[in-house]
Amino acid sequence: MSETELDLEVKTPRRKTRQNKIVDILATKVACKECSLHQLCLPSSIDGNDLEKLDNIIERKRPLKRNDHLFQVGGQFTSIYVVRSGSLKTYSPTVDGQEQVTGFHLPGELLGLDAIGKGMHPCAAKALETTSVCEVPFENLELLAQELPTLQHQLLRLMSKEIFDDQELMLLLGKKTAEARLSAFLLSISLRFKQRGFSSSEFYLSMSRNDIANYLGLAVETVSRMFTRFQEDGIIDAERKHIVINDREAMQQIAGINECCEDMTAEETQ
Amino acid sequence: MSETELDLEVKTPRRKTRQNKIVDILATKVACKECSLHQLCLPSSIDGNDLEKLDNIIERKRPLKRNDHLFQVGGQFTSIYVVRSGSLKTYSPTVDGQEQVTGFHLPGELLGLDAIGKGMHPCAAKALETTSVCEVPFENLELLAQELPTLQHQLLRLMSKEIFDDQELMLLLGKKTAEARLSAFLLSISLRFKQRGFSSSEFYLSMSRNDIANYLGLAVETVSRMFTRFQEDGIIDAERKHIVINDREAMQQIAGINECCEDMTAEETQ
DNA sequence: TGATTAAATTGATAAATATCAAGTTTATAA
DNA sequence: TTATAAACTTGATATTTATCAATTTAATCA
Repeated sequence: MSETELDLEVKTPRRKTRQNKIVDILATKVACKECSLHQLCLPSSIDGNDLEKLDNIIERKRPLKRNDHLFQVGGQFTSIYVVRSGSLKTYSPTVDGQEQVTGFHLPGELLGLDAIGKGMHPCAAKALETTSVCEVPFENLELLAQELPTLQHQLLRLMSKEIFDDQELMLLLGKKTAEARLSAFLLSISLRFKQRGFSSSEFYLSMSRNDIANYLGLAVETVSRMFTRFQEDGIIDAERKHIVINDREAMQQIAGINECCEDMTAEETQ
Repeated sequence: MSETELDLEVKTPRRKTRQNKIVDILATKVACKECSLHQLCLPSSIDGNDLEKLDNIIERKRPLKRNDHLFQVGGQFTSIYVVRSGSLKTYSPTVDGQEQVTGFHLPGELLGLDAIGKGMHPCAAKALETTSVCEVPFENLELLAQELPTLQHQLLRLMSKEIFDDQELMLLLGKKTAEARLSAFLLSISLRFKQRGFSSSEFYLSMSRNDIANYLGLAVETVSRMFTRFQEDGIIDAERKHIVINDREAMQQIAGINECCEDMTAEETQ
């Protein structure tokens, strides 16, 4: 029940009409130029005609249910994916049969870029909630990029951004204390919501505490305790997955984020 | 003294002639097709004529001395760089005026891919020893990629590999214990040497314990103790920067690396 | 709906790692 | 070369975090 609300909250920046149940099905017919996320994945300078060409190669898959896989480890790479709504996690298997969470993917973010090199997916992608994605067959994209310089440029830019983001996260994981990690994580999520036009001070986390802990290299109990501590200190309100950030500066202090870096990432969207 | 030997050891997979002192100066004149690393940065299917075009846009900088910067944080992005010989570290500044090491770069590896998106370098790059690099002006590269499909493809592949590698490192940093991190780190370095035709069981680390500790999110003392422990257990010999890996399986065990993943990365080169 | 399972929290204890403080070795420069 | 500085190592202690165990709360399903 509240999960459904969560979905809606996160799905579209502004929802004018009442499309609650059928929005996902309708979404499968929406073209690139109408996609509210298109400035995140397309060159802004691309013109109508070229946009149509791009639109033609994109397949809109039907929505994934929670825990459905978008792709599995070792699966053949054919396409990259853009999250339209919902969210996913990517993870790799480890020796002891555990999973190691490698990332979370919000609307407008790409998946599969790490698979181009080897032609197969080095990690699996699983939906954290009801999620819809666009599928972009890579061969077609490459061919199209060959004839559209701005598309080639945008592709390289997006891949660069992915590299940049990964390095940001390495900085995050390199941090020593548990509270610095969790704080940096929450600020990162907050920023990504902001870039998508959602509130940066109040949002729902679609991933479990377990996933967060795994991702941050901590024990679940530690993550839980940190949430409690942040609340006691009044810098956040957290009721399960619903998070309100009260004191962003305090969090930045804890995370050890320098304003320079923060400003840079704030202007990430174009 | 031994530093010079280190350089030579690492510099060329097979050195036929005695070029010891002048090798770096000579290197500045070597063309792409003669570069022993070219299969790492160029499409193997590129033909002689095209190779020349690529060769024309590449500038060979004169060698960096130890501690020289290749670029600084916030510096304007114009080119990507390929390490020809030597090595560098990249790092970002943190709030408290410290540096956070984000990566090490060995011969054949690229630098600057994370700067394309924003047009400026999010981290600084500093030579760990005498180091020479090729500079590839990005605008020219993009234009050339526009007319050479295989080059575009290779560029995308390389960027994908960078993303993949970063995620591998995130796995590394996500590991909980100090010994798992250090072991995974050494195995990663070992593998990268192997891919470049050097010994994977014996090599010199060009970075300090401090850099390693910083990179792995550990205290220097802890790293030092882990080196000692690994030696006591006989799985490595370490005399300062000179490392011999005696028991690779034990290290993989400690690092928690699954063979699957290891096999995959082993075939990374091409 | 209630029963069952999963997720999250909290507490107590053990283990790992950071920190502080020397001391040693190696590198650098006068 | 010797003097000085830097890098590395080692030990003792304090802090942090993981682990184990129990409980509470929320989610799922018959």
